[in-house]
Amino acid sequence: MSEISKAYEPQSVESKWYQFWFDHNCFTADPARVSDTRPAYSIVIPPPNVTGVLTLGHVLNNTIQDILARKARMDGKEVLWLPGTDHAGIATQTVVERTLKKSGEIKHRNDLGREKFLERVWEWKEKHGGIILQQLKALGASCDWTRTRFTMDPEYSRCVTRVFVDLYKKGYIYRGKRMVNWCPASLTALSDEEVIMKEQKGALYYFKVEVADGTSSCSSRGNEAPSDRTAEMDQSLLTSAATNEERRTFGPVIDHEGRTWLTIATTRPETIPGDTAVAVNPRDPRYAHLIGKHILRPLPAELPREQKLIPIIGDEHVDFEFGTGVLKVTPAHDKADFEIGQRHKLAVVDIMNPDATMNDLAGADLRGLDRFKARKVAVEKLTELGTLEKEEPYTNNVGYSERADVPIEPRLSEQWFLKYPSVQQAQACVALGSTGYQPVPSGNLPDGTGEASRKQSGVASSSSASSIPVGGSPTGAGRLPVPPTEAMKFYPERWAKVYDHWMTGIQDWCISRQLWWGHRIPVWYRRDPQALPPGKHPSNLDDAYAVEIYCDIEPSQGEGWIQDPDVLDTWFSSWLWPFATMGWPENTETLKKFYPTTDLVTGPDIIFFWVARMIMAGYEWMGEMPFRNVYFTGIIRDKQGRKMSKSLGNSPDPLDLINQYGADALRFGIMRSAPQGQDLLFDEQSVELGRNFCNKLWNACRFRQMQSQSAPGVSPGQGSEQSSPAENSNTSTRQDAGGTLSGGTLFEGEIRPEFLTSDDKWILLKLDQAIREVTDALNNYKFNEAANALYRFFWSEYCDWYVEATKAVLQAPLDPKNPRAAARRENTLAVMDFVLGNTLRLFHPFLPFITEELWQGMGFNHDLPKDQGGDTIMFARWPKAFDADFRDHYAIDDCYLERVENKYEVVRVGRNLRREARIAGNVKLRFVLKPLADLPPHDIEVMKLLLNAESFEVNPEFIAPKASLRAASPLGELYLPLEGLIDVAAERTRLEKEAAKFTAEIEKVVAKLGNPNFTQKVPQQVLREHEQRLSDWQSKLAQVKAALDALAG
RNA sequence: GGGCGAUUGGCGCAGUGGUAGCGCAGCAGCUUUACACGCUGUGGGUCGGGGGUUCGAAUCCCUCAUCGCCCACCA
Repeated sequence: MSEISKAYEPQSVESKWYQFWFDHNCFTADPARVSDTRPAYSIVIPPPNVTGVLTLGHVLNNTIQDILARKARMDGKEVLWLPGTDHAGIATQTVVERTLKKSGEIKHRNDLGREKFLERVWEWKEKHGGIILQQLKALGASCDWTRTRFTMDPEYSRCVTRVFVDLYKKGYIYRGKRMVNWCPASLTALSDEEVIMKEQKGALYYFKVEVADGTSSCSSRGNEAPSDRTAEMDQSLLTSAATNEERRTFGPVIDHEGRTWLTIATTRPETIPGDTAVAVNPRDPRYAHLIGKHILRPLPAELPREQKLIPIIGDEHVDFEFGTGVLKVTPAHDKADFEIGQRHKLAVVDIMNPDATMNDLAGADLRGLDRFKARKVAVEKLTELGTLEKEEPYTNNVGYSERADVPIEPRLSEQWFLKYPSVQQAQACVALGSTGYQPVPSGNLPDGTGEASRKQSGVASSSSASSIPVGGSPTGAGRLPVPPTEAMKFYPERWAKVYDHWMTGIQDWCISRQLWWGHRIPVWYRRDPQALPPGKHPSNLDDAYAVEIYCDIEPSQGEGWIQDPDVLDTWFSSWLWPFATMGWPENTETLKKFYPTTDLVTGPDIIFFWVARMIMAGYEWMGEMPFRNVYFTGIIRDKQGRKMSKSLGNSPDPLDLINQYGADALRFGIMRSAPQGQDLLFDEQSVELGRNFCNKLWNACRFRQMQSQSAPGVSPGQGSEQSSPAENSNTSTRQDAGGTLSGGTLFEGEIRPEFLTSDDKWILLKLDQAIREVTDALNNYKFNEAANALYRFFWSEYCDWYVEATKAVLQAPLDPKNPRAAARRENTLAVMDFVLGNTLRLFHPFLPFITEELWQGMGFNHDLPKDQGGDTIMFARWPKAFDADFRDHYAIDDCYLERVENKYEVVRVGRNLRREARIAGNVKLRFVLKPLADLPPHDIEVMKLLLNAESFEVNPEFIAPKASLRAASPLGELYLPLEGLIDVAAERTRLEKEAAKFTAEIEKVVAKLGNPNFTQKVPQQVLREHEQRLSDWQSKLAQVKAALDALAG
């Protein structure tokens, strides 16, 4: 028999078994196997970016998915875990462009041109893409790799096109010139979700402008002067709030020359050249009378006076508590200002280039400058002009491009927008905590008067009919609310609220991106060549030139049609993931069997980006929710609570951790410390803990293995089992790996009830409890609870107590004349095998590699049907809690819990005595127990062993010599006779301390029991527990008092 | 401004009405024939403050404080 290494070496085990599973098609899902008796379980991976590398976040997320998938397989389900990657538009394009620039090949992607550049991205994708999928394999992810999908696969792309066309024809998609979030670094529009607000320290600049009676031609229409009534009302308003001294300091100021001046506060003085009005609140008595007049815009300074005139308008949007109560209105560069501009029909003057440098309209001073440089120059200019009044430090929130990490620029541009479909169904299907089901009103049609229909009716849209996709038609008004049984559940539940809130205030989605890498928008335009200025080839489409629009699945082949240059937002493809990966729009077997998917596991940070949109897409095209349960993980942070990030360098490489500790260790460490939905502060120590745990498991099995090898004359009946032909594939792999378990020496012998010790029954009860706890925890997605239950059961209960206790049986000398001893030994091994076999299965979802190694290495797979653990632990049956028959047959009763734990308590008390006497653990001692009742010889043997005692005497008549240590225990008084070696004073102090503690506990319980309110109202169960507790403490106190007396006497 | 989390021994965290737990770190001892990635023992917490409900509160309610996140956003 080859030696088993003392420590578990994951490196030599993991890749071997992954390959084994892969070769045996353990991961592949077959819809044909789905049946009433073999239910389907499915999960789609949140597709990582194709450029991505594995992070701890992925580890957490995918370990959970793997646990769910492996557990489902053991439950006998047909499991589909569908993997793949996302093309990640901006991220990938940026990475490739940067690489090409670095190599000096290009300065800009324009150097290559669209076609060539895309070729290079594909090349790069083929070469480097999907590294992360390889890394997931190292983690043990049991995905069906034969179904790996990519969001730009040809079939997938066809789905995206189909969906776009479908939505366009239904009127959900429209094109419009709107304020969008513009990223000046990536030179593309972004959706609202891609903008993150950051607090930024800047300044609030106060500058004054002169009021002038301008021409009335450009004044805004119909702003009446405030009536007397309003003026009065506002006067009172002002006085009531007039405690604010400062506000009085603002207001129109008339200088000695009789000119009126207004002061304006702004954070963006560089946009002054784009101002086309100043606004005041019409209810603001300070300014209302000025509405309709004009002011002189200070910049660009070189303009003639008449071109500087902009109107003073009244708009309710203006908050007269803020700043000076006068707002400069820059419709081209601020979302709110744009809306004001719309209301008052103001001119829109765009003073910036796409890269956020200032253009000619910004004037001579600012032209060509970057926006932040321009801000400084504008301030200098205002100072020069003598109009800057003050500058105060100011902190405000600025929108940043999530990806490029630069402030976004609100910008007016022509983009494609989507009015979300199936909003109400999607909103209604998520169970909202205790409030339960929210019925929905009737259907969700885009309103017929909206921009969408106007745009479309104005163009000669091709009428070629596209087939309507599978699934329900969303345009059917009055669709029924989703019945409660089909509610989707969020874990933790609180995310349902967040989801609901977002769905309530949902805004149209800007889906076009000015990028190359992505799904090209399936829209073609035919332009009127006459309308195009000579030499101009607009990169961005402009309504003025387009006369016809064609949108369909098949590209337009006609003369003069040009395809829209933009691509779609990455999430416009990701939101189809649950069904586009399964063969939609065909109604495939896969879709029929595996959709809706069972669980989705993802981070709450993409609840809007992805989860909400997938739910809407699910209803729109499948007529059904995409998942039954959504589990939101926490976010992994570093020890200081900061998010993991590349720039901080605080993100450990999971592959390093796997190499160092093993994938199982990483999985277990992470799972043990990640409570449901709470953020997780990562500490490498948790992985160390995982490794230690694997090692413990390894050695516990090694111990079992050694029993078969070491005991002479053992296993008369098992020889044949041992030599039973091992399965060919296993045998070879097993022998190849050095230092791993070898030889299927294990038999799972029959457990004979008549030979079960109390310890055996105790561990079986504990196993039963662990099975229930772990199963329960997993059913409720409480992975850390499951991991903790496993840890406690295996380490504390099985290893620390049970295995140690069995040594009383296993180390007993084997006497040929006493066959009973041998039978007891066999029986103990059979119990161990039973417990270990169950334990390995309970552990498998968490620790797939080591459990497979032990399962096959120790021969647990022998004699099992091939599809139920015979081939691999992956398909072994999930352990079931014991039923009544099992308990009856083995005479397992809950009373063994207390009985055995009392015995272990005596051991603890004895170990304490040893320490009190300061006697090293390796010195054999004589203990005496004065029992309260008769004790079985086995129990005595166990106590002796666990106390490392020279002898353990049970003597009801024992009269302790004066020089003894004594302590109370549940089974009677325990003595450590020390023949005059003890320090009487110290011992007295210790006993008095004990007595005080017991007395205090007794007082607490007595007080409770003495309270009639308590005894009358409390449940019987609790009352009995308290009474029991009282008598336990009293018994202990009596023993300690006796000890004190003996010491005195 | 609105919403949501968190606050428990030195550190990181479990624990949703019934004797405060785990891991790490600390201390003392141990080459006890599975494991030093181990074993045994041990110190350390009035569960953020205050109030309330209850026979009983870390746990339920109210309130305050601190930290964090999300949404909205006033130049």
